[in-house]
Amino acid sequence: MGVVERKEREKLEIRSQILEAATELFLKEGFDKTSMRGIAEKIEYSPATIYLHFKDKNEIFQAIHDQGFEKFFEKLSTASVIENPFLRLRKMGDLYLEFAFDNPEYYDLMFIMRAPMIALEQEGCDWNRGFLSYDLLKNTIREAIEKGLIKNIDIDVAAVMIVSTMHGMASLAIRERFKMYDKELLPFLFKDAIDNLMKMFKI
Amino acid sequence: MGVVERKEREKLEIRSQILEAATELFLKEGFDKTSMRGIAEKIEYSPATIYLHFKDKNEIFQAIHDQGFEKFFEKLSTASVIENPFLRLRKMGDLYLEFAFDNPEYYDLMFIMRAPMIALEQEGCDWNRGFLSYDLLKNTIREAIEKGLIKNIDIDVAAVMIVSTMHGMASLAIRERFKMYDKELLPFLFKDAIDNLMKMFKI
DNA sequence: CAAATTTACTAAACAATGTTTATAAAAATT
DNA sequence: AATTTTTATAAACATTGTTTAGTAAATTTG
Repeated sequence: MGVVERKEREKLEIRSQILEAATELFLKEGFDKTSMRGIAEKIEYSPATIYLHFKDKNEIFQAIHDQGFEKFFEKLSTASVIENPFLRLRKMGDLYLEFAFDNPEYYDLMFIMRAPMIALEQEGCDWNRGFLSYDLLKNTIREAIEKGLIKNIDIDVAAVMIVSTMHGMASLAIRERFKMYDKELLPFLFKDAIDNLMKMFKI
Repeated sequence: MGVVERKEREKLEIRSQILEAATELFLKEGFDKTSMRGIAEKIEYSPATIYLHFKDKNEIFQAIHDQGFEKFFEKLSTASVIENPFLRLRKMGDLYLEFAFDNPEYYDLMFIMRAPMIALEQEGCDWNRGFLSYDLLKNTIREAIEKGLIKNIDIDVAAVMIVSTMHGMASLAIRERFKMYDKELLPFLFKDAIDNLMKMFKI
């Protein structure tokens, strides 16, 4: 009798309900303002029920963290249609900032916040998409070097430079540390910064 | 009679006691784990007393935020002894990361956390040291360009590139997003990244 | 100096949080 | 039909930041 299978299905159903509610609240209100009670109310269960499916609040947001990386990886992957690895690299820069500013809460969770990382310390965590995205970058750099399109520098150093620049711009903007510039000016500055960085890598 | 003067002095004394206790707890435990009750206990006053001197928790940490920028500006300023603006710029890069990794909690408060910014939105906030540090960077870039040491690119774009790279490295490391590299390897990668960036700016 | 007033301080309460526990209801198995 | 297992929750706990109402002390006034 498929009773255990059905129960498993039901359990998974509630789990995804929790995740859905948590994601919706989180994207609207942010991490801190998303409470366990709020999530519980949204799915019409008691708060205690959530703890039957997730160890704690951080574990829920670790799951959302993973979802974010899936979206992120998908977005970066759209650049793969571009044959020229140099132009592809340039496009990935745009896509990166696009993701960051279109999904600032996701970006926050994925690259800035400390909270979900605590859960991520434990075993069984899914760093897959994160590593995959980083590999995407490194492989593109490698290809560009091999084809003689950019200078022959250490791939990891180049990757660190690019990722740091991108994250620096995104996170400083999201966390409002670019007060010295008008908000409307920032996108243009960022575009020029990426252009310049790319030009500097060019042979 | 100097009674109002004395009272003012006493008020300022308590204020700095609060700040001192808050700073100590904060640097040891971080923002979230530093509670108003904890601060109150340390200075042997009731929690309510703190609210006679600060509007809320964020306002306390805005003050610490300012202290941090003072330390930061002081540190960056030590590079001023270097005549050559290119070498000075290079030194400032090292000093930046040194500050970040020697004072990760300060760095967090100053450049990553959202909390103290809320208080900083209001009028009367001291963005001075922050802007001063940024000016220090921009002036050094300007000088290097004028002396023909680095390429003639827009100063703001160059500043954004440099600051973003530095903050990217610092914040990704502090918030543990460089899991793909050994912790011992990171400093070397960062050094190479700064070297490369500087080389790229060079004429 | 005594009375009135202002200031300084705090105990207690409030509202909200994440999380745990003891218990009841429901479902499945025997 | 009785027993066991699963599922869900109400209520409690321990914290948090913050507010309020009331008291004690210091200062000013008459």
